[in-house]
Amino acid sequence: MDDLDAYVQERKARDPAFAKALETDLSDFILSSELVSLREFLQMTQEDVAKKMHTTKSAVSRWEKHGGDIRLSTLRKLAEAFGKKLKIEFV
Amino acid sequence: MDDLDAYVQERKARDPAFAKALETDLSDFILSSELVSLREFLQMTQEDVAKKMHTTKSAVSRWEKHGGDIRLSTLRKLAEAFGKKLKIEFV
DNA sequence: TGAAAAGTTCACAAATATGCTAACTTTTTT
DNA sequence: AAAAAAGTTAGCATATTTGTGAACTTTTCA
Repeated sequence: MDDLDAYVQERKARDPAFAKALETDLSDFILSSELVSLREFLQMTQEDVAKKMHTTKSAVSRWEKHGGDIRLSTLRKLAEAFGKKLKIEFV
Repeated sequence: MDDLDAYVQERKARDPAFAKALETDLSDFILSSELVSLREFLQMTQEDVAKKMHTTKSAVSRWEKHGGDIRLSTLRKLAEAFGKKLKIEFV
């Protein structure tokens, strides 16, 4: 087992979302983690985001952790809470 | 009334989606019309798209005409049916 | 012009996201 | 170490999207 295998093995044990992502589509995982890093970069708490979206921190946590599916309108509200615009492309 | 006003006036009468878009957010409208032009550019029928997505042409028509809200997973399936990848950015 | 293909609309059932609250765990701060 | 803040999870109610088939309208084409 080489280094990469070892890393994957270790991270799968540590990070359930990562483990799941390996089995399915990566995109949800990527989106979720992007939400987290953008929020942290902006130094906002989940509650900060929630208030701007007129919802609760539970919901924000859910989008960040359990990604899954999400509506475009929700994604737009998230973007707005971050002071950004949502850009969508078929590429 | 100048030329632009005249055009808007005329198109509002002709195109309900356009009329509605003027009152609200443009993004849904833009997405819908993009779906149409991309599909037509690829010379696909709604049924072609539907089959690739394992759904019906009714659904495709609905996304194209009544835009409204749509799930990310649906958007991904649409992209895939077009042979494209969905790209999402906060910009 | 008439038939076939393509697109639209409707109505209903089913699946699923979201809103919300409360309890809980983890992290940060004092 | 204790308190406060931040984040997570679960469960339920509600709202909304999606699947689907049928009837209908519009467009295309022979």
